[in-house]
Amino acid sequence: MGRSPCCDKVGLKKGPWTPEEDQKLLAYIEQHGRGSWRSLPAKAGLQRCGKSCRLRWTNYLRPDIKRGKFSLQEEQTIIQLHALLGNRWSAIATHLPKRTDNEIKNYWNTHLRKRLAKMGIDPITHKPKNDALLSTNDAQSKNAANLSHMAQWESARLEAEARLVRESKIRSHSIQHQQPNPPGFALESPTSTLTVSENAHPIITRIGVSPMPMIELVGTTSGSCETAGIVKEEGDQEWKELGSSNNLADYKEGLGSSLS
DNA sequence: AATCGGCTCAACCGCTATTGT
DNA sequence: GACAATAGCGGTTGAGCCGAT
Repeated sequence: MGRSPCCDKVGLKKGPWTPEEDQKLLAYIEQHGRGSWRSLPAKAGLQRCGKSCRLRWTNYLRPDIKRGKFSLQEEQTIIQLHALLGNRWSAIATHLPKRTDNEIKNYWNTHLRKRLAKMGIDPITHKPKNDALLSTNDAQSKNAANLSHMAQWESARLEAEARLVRESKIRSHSIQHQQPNPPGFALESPTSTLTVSENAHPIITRIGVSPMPMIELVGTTSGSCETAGIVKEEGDQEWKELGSSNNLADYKEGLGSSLS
């Protein structure tokens, strides 16, 4: 794996961006799109490395960024997702579409982590720091167990989603050329559309306990990552259980208490 | 008014993952 | 398959701000 020489190159500027630099970067991207970050600085007339340009764009200049104070709902979402995902800021950011991973990371480190610590909650494990309390408190114990189950589920979801995206890329290429109306169907999610082939039984789990934004566990029985579990397919009114996880009932039952 | 210390957040650094040749 | 180039991620840093003294 090669390492990009980046800003070590002589003559490249570092440090805070000036309004003129921002303007140049914005103007270039508006006109030409993102393209290759490597070649962008020279084309845009910037004395910056591509990495610096990318960071400036994704964390500050992008037009779809919401800036300013985090709402209570956003805070709760971050805490809940951090309990599920740990320090996977980019994954957390996908559930807060207008916030950047850097902003969420900063907010966690400067506000939320300290607040949890003050409340006597370990910001890493999201468990009460006092283990004695835990052992005498069934609800807390159950909640911690549920979070652990949820973490496993979310990991499985991420794997499945990555795989499906890869598959759908390959499939969409062949579909474009061979099948105007392909069998199978598309799954719409807040962040992406996934195409599932007809021979793959879909597993779509939507966890949407207010104010938690909707999270979907998506998998297929045809893949290596069989995330069978609670299923609610398009049009269904009721949750259905698939698979054999012993923890499903606890997990499902715990959703209300741990997420609401 | 000056100084100090804590806080915030934009930006950088070093690394891994992915993609291309 | 090996290697290089590039993109992206998470941890860390440091300049600037602000309140306390």
